[in-house]
Amino acid sequence: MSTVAKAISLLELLGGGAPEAALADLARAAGFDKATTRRLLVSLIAQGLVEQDETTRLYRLGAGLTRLALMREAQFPFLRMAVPVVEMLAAETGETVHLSEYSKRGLITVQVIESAKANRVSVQLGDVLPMHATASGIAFLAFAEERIRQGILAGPLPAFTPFTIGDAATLADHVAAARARGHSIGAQGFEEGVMSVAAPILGADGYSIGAIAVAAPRVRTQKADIERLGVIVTAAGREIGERLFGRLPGQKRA
Amino acid sequence: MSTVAKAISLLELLGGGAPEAALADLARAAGFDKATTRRLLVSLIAQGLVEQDETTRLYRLGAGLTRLALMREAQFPFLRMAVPVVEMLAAETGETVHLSEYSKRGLITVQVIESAKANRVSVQLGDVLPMHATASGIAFLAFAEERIRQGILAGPLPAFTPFTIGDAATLADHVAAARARGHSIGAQGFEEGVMSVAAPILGADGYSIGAIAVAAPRVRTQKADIERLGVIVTAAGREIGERLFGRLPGQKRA
DNA sequence: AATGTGCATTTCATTATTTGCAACGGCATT
DNA sequence: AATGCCGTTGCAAATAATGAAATGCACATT
Repeated sequence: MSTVAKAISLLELLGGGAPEAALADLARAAGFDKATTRRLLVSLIAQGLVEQDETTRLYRLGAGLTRLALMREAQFPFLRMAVPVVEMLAAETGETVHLSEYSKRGLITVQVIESAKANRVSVQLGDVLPMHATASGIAFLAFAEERIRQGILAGPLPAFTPFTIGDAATLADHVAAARARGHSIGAQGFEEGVMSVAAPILGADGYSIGAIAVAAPRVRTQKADIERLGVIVTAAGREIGERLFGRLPGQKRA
Repeated sequence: MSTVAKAISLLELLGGGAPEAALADLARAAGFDKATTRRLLVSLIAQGLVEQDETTRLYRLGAGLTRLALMREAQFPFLRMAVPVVEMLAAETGETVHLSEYSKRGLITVQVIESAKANRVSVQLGDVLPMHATASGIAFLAFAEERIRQGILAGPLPAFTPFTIGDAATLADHVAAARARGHSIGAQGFEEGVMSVAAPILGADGYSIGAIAVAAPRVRTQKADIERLGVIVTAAGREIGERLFGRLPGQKRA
């Protein structure tokens, strides 16, 4: 395990649990020696990615992370382009809408607008969605680079509910169906009682870079609703791609 | 130089220049060997902090950074609490307003609302503001922990304009005046022709954690304007602190 | 006040990772 | 065909990371 991997796993731990963590707890959770853990944290602090409370000695994520994320957004304005579309979709459907972006680890939820209804689906910002168990993931895979799709089909497919797709063949079928349809339909694969409809967001090269999804409680989703949502979600996904890269296919990021 | 410091310096380089960079350019800019640079990048890619274009082989910042920043925001909702106040202040003043957060390297600009006027001040999101040369920095220092203030006074004070405060004694005077007033007044210390008024945002322990500032072209700022702005900026800064930590002093982050 | 416990921090010899050189193969230009 | 540039890989040398143990600190208990 490389040193940078260790350092970043500490960031993940700091981000995952309580807002602040003690050295001993971090070391235990990460499986590193206390001394090692501390030296990694010191390095991260010097770079502004971690902060330490002067008095309690507790560690927390630092503002340097916000800075890096803002610099990225300045270079590739995914949120700036997508947010208005997500808002429109949320207003049009009245259900929870979430937006995600591809990362090595899965689809990262980068924006959520929750339905105003009492019975609604809740997704956490920053959550990583598994490719095989969510509508977003399947919509993504349907238009993803071959290499990525194969990687998921070949890898493990852990079950999150009794409805999670567990074998590669079925998953491949769902992906193919989503590709034909232009959007995917997720039925309780990640969370019970939740139906989702998702569409890919395509990059300049025509391959997926993310997904947009509408999620609603199962009780509120009739077949006709699903079909109606499918159409407008697909349009929303395409709209985001066009805002990001222009209407001309094959064009590169500015 | 620790390995993590090297890796993070690559992230800074990727964020600083063009949206995408080639290996050779990165290695040259960072001063690392080509092989070293590549291995660091591979580690960062495995963690999702960097992405590589499959065909062009160019590197760019990855979505994992957004994820970490979102997790931080979930733990410490600085933007969520501050943005409405910034918006109100922008509406009330009609000038550019920007919000910054303390980091080891300086004050990080985390939100900006630009004035609608044609002649307006422009600040970049993610920019790092020098403590000694900006109204925000001096407002921050006025209520910062003693150790941080001393560090700045002892350190170098590079000049950005002919108006930048260059010696520690003058800087200390300005900081003391800001402390007495509750807000700072910046006169072209960072950019010529720009006047700013800034107030600190105080943490649970009463020390600064950031700053909020109004920036306007010098031609539009009479003495009376400055005084008026000072009052409302100070109130905005206090409002943000209260939203974050509640009105009770000495209370810790949830 | 003294003792004990749990924590963060520092030290240092050992270990293992990181490093940089150099060589290779691909690709485009000359 | 030759040249130059780039990304990638192998390998011995150099350096940074490691973990056990010691130290110091603060707080709680006796």
